[in-house]
Amino acid sequence: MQYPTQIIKTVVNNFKNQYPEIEQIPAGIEPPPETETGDLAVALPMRAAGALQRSPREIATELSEMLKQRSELKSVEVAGPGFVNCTFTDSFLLKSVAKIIEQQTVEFPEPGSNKRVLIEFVSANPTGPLHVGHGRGAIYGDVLARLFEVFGYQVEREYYVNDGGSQIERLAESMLLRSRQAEGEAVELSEDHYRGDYLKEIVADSGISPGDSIETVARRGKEEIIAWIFSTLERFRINFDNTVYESEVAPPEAVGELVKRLEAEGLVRREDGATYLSTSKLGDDKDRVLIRSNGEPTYFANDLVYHLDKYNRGADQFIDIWGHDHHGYQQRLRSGLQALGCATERLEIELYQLVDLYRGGEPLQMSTRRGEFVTLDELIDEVGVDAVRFNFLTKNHNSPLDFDIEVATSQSEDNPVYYVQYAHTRLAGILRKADGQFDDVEPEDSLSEAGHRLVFKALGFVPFLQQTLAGREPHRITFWLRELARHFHTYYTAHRVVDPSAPAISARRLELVKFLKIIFKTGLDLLDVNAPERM
RNA sequence: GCGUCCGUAGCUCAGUUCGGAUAGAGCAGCGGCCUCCUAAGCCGCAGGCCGGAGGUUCAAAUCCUCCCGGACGCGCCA
Repeated sequence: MQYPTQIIKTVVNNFKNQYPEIEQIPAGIEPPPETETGDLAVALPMRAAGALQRSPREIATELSEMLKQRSELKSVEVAGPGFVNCTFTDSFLLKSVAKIIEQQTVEFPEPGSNKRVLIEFVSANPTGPLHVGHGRGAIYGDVLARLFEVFGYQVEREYYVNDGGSQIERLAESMLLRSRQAEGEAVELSEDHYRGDYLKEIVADSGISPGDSIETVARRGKEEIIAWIFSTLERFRINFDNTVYESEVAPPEAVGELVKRLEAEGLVRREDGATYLSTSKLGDDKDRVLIRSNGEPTYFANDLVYHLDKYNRGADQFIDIWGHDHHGYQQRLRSGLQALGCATERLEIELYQLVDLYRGGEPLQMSTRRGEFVTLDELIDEVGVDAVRFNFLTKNHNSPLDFDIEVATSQSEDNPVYYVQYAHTRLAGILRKADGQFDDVEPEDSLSEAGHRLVFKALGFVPFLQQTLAGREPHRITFWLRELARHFHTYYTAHRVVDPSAPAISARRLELVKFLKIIFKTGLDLLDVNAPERM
């Protein structure tokens, strides 16, 4: 199936092929301003004027002659300084609509053709519950994964559990102190401990007593918290294909082998009893410690082993999704992987900015260590899964997100997610009302101007999603759905669909309704937000 | 100091990849619209030196340089 944008693009490319000097210039296919009547505008003539040494309008006229050959186009006009405005015929749009209704689904091209993509995200440390910031990264990763999937990629979602290192020791110490407190002993947790109340419950529930060994307590604590994290994620409709434990993938002997391998490359040096990788030779600011002077491997060393494991398992593309506070770590990891001979161009690191939480305008400081945070569970309790998923994608992932809990809950009635869901509900309501009574009526074969605009907008969904995937910007989906919902709500107010006195028009409009319902459902599915039949 | 990101309407933000026509939404404000498929909706009004200054060009919120303001990072933490 050919979407409208693709048809214009094909012609413009044919045009460009006649003139090698403009082959590299982007076509500039975009929506015209609303005051213009066209579906799409082409800005190429103005961009090409310099290279072709001709006036933009002259080029535009030549291009418009080529576009006029296409039977799908009703009108092609040169406008303004050298735009070409194109409008599609109703019959072409309606043919696409009929096809989608017949298939009951939107057709996606499959540029992925089963290429394998491994997306690692969330990967929160098992020292406390997920907080709101983790939720943002979780949604970003999950919807990005869904986008890859619809375009034919084979996606694996992976969670890396950092269940080693000093943080786990500190977790166990914190739990032991809590268990002593529970028995009435007057001991205090220090700055370095995890001081959230949740540890009291975990200690009580898992029967930890002061006499237990640190290893036992660490194991019990990790298990409890990991289970908790995954149950929260499941509530949030996020499931992983792989869970990789640092303790399993990066045992001491694996780190030893890693060091040997890097030593053979001549990239290892020792200083003050520590083992360094010479990452500064590979673009990093300075060399990085692999093995500390106390013999313990660093997080970095383990992480290299883990990434090496990923490469060994194989994928065409690896995507790591990190909080922006880790941005300074990127170069270190890339340099390390380069030292190991990994194809670093296959690794993509996407950073998301953290969430600043407010309650009634007052900022809330978040720290797992101090135990001050709003958990993702609490947020879901207050706001609901659909609203949280949707709202976390109402801002570009590399801008910080201000989230005011009071506003989010108090405004729950005019939350953007309901605006979109309501559009779907209205569509469902119309179909209930019609109840098949126009099924045998031949629909009118033309569209009103408003209907034309609405259909054209909706047919742009798949090409739009392709751009969204290419830019790794799933948040655009929520904006696009709001726009389509706005177009539809306007249309709905002005056009009565079910009208027994005008059966041909009703039949035509019902086709539009069926079509739009599929588009909304597809979009909401992509976000894994409910598409309700009634609200 | 160096690095990454952000700065657009009173507030929260799209738009910056890939430069296009008069810069868009939502919320808050003001005024209208339900004998009719759900008013969780629609229509209208008002609201802008796109942080600032230069530069590139037919054209800059978008590209380049510098500056100002904010967040984060720069460990033998993870």
